[in-house]
Amino acid sequence: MPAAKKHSSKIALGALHSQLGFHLAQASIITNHAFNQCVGEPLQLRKVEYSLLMLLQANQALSPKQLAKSLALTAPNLTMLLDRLQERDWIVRERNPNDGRSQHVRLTPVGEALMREAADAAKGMASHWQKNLTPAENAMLLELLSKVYQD
Amino acid sequence: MPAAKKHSSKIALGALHSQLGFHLAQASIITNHAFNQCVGEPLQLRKVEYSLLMLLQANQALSPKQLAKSLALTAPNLTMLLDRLQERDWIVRERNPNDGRSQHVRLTPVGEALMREAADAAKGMASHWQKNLTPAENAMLLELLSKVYQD
DNA sequence: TATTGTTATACTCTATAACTATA
DNA sequence: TATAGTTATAGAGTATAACAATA
Repeated sequence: MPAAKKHSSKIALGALHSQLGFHLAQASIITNHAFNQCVGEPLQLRKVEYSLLMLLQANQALSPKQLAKSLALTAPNLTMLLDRLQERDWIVRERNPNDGRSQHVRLTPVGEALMREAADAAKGMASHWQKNLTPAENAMLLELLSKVYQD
Repeated sequence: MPAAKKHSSKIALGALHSQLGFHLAQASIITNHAFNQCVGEPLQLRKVEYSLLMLLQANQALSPKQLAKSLALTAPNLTMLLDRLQERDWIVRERNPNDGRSQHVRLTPVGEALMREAADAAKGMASHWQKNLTPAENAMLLELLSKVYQD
């Protein structure tokens, strides 16, 4: 039998223990804190702004429609988000020559430089949780998570 | 070599591919949708309200201080949340006889009945993602996630 | 008529500061 | 003086409806 618990502040999780959404929310507390400390605060970037710019970096150009779907944002909120990024000279919106209704959103050279900085800063995030996870466990976790939302 | 990609709407993730926070956010889109459909909408419960009530169910009584820490809420926001739950007769706030500053928050009988309903409704959530995960993978995922935020 | 993107606006969530009471 | 909880309030995030331009 284990030793008597010493005035522990631990509380029971009950049925939450087997619920994926709860564990995702708890783990997100850690990753959000790591993001804000390593990237968000130093570069004055919100998480969703960082993700959006990373997607542009990886895809050259995307339409607001594609971005809204990938990031689960409504169209009006994405418009405001793009406005702010454009004011900071990180993106440009070009008209799609093949379909005047849609746009190509691209990183500017300044935006590309920012993302190189951000990618470097992001390397520090993993230290916030990798003391608890081996590299193999970390890789497994990423793979299992992507299965949750695949399709 | 794979066949030519057919007008796919897939976009590249770039460096996001290796970032835990991004995958957590994407997976949360699925679990949040499942929660709202199975529990949130039918029972008119927000996710944080559900988690709070589940913690009370598993622990008999907790102080607002403990709840705020467990759910990463600020004290004023928790006060408003408890006010709303109290208005619906799901919780009561009792004065701690050993320390007049703190409280014991408990489920009412009505709240306990609600949580039995909620626990039943919550069983439907897993079908939203378990088509992609075997039971063993699901168990592994929960264990790896809890390692991220342990300590 | 359907689609892309924008504007206007309201609602919710979250955070900070100042306050009360108990210790 | 420190802690638990509350009140008041402002900011940020998110959603819906109505609109403009293009197909």
